[in-house]
Amino acid sequence: MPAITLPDGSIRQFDGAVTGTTIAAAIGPGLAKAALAMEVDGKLRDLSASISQDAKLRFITRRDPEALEMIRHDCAHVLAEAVQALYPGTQVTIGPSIENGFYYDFARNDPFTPDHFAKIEAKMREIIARNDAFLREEWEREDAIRFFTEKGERYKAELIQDLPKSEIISIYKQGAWTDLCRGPHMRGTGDIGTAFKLMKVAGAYWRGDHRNAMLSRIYGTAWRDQKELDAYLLQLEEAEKRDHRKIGKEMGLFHLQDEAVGSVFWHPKGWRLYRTVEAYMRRRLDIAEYQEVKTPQLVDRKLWEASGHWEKFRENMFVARVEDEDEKDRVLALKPMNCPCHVQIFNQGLRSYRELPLRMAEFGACHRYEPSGALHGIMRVRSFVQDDAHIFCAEEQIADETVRFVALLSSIYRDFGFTEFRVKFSDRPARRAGTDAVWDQAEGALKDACRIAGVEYELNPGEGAFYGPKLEFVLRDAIGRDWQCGTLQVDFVLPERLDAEYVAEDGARRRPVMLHRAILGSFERFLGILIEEHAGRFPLWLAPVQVVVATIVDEAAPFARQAAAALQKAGVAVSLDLRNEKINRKVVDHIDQRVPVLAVIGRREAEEGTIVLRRLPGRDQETLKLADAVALLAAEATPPDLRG
RNA sequence: GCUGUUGUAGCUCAGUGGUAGAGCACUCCCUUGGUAAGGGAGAGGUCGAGAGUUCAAUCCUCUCCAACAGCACCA
Repeated sequence: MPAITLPDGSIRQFDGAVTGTTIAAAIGPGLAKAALAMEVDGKLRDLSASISQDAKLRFITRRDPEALEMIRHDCAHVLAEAVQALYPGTQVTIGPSIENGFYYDFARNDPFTPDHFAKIEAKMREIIARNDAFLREEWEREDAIRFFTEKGERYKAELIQDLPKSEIISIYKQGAWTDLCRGPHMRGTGDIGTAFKLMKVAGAYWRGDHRNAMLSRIYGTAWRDQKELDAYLLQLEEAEKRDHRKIGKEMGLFHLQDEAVGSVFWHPKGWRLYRTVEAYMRRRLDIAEYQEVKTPQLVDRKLWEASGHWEKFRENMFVARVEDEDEKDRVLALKPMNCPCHVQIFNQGLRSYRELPLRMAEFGACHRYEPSGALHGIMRVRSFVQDDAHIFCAEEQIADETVRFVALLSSIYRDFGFTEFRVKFSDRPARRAGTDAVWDQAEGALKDACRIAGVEYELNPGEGAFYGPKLEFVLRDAIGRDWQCGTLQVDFVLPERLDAEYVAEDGARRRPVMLHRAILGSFERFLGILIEEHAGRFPLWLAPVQVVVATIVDEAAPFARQAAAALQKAGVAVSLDLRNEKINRKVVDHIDQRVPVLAVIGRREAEEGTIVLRRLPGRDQETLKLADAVALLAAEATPPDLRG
């Protein structure tokens, strides 16, 4: 006699086991029509599942967030059925819902291409129109394995084989098509609706392991209705317009070319942006009591052997030799990291505990041979500059330094316009240096430090650096990809390997702990993110060209030159537009170039000693005396850390 | 690195088995115009690289390079 408690607190009694379908019908025809699935005591279930005991129940309708996920999951099933109907011999594997959609991985000799989409989508619409019910069955493990093996579905058979013994093997049928699936599903394929679209194909390794076969993955997106789908597609288009590669080209910030794959050619405007960020960082680091250093690019293999890089990191390093016969056995490598060089500076002379924590900073240019498929605009390159620093400290200083670091990073991110970022805690990787005891110590110290600093993080198992666990500070780009920017890593290994030590209060020699840390991560990546965050329309202090002085007639040119010179003297990044073009044209061009302020000078202004300021892309104008305009713009262009 | 797609003028893109086209940008001329593209003329490309098929290849085939999407990688 189950008593069903509904979200409004009302209770309904039933004689014996009931299904969600029955309950919904008992409540009313509207709900019976709208209910797609249900949540029983917090667990999502098929509407057709039966309930035999007292339970709290909530129906899932199309408006609930769970419904969107189910639409996508069900859509993946329909995709799989469609594909197998059209392309016999294709094996199914897995097909989950993901953010904004779903995918399905297929095993097939000839991978799918976008040319297949139209046909597959049409078949999917057929299946949805048929509105077959999703029927759940629970099978014996051996039966299921036999069934899929006989069908030639060896990936499915393998999945079942590897399911934990406690797992119930559930099978879902839609019409004649059968799949292994945990569920739950909506009532039938018709509940999916028609607001879906196949988006792209990609290779994906079976079980995410590059040693396994590559499957053919089809991505799709699915929504409640056409309006939502259209909105999503529009949002994608808008996001593409923010792409830093596109904006970098349009604004003339940088370029990339084949002769220097993975390295950035910074153009004058891009480099000005870079320098603005660098100068800002330098001021922040000075105040935070970092000491800036500069260390060599090319370093002998011997140091990389000692640090462990030669063993753990060699395939990512650029190695250099010279032609000279006497020197031919000498192997140098371009530094992929700055840490070993910083230890060399630390190791000059005898250090005292009084010098700790010693914060050594470097805008260090690093080279790493990244896999070709990993390169991405200026966000993932082979040559980049880190805002790197290593804090040499005693173990008991780790927490305090972490607190200070997180505060510094947060303040800096805020100044750049990033108010939200995520933190991941990456612990010991499979390929690592140092004993388990040392890793226990390092991970424990970092966790304690996070607790004290009040940092909330998500776990990212096995992704730490080879020498220590790390915190990753993650920012998101325009199309929703996550990028690690800041990082804080606790390292007990390198000081040991490179024999760093200091004299403690009691006169004994001790090993310092090294905290590897970066805030921007790399200038290249951070600037890429920054461009996308602002869509190239930077706050004034960051804009590479802050003001353009544009003339209306040639005779205004002398005063325009004078105005530009005054702005330049006041520290404003200004450029002149004296072209033989109408002012309309100049306005359009500078809006395109994302110039924040246009200063217009015509005959009248030249005579009166004024300029007209227009904030692009807006239309409002204000007329000011030149001196006032200069003072105003100079104040506005002041970096946030230098404001009064 | 793997799978798929793409590579034509500085940029964005069209196009064809018979050695290429548009718009914008660029150069020159006219125009001095008051806040979202003034007018005219001109110049510019071994169609990513190499090999093959063909009487003939930018187009078809193969290899390589690069970019893009995803996977894997990511200190």
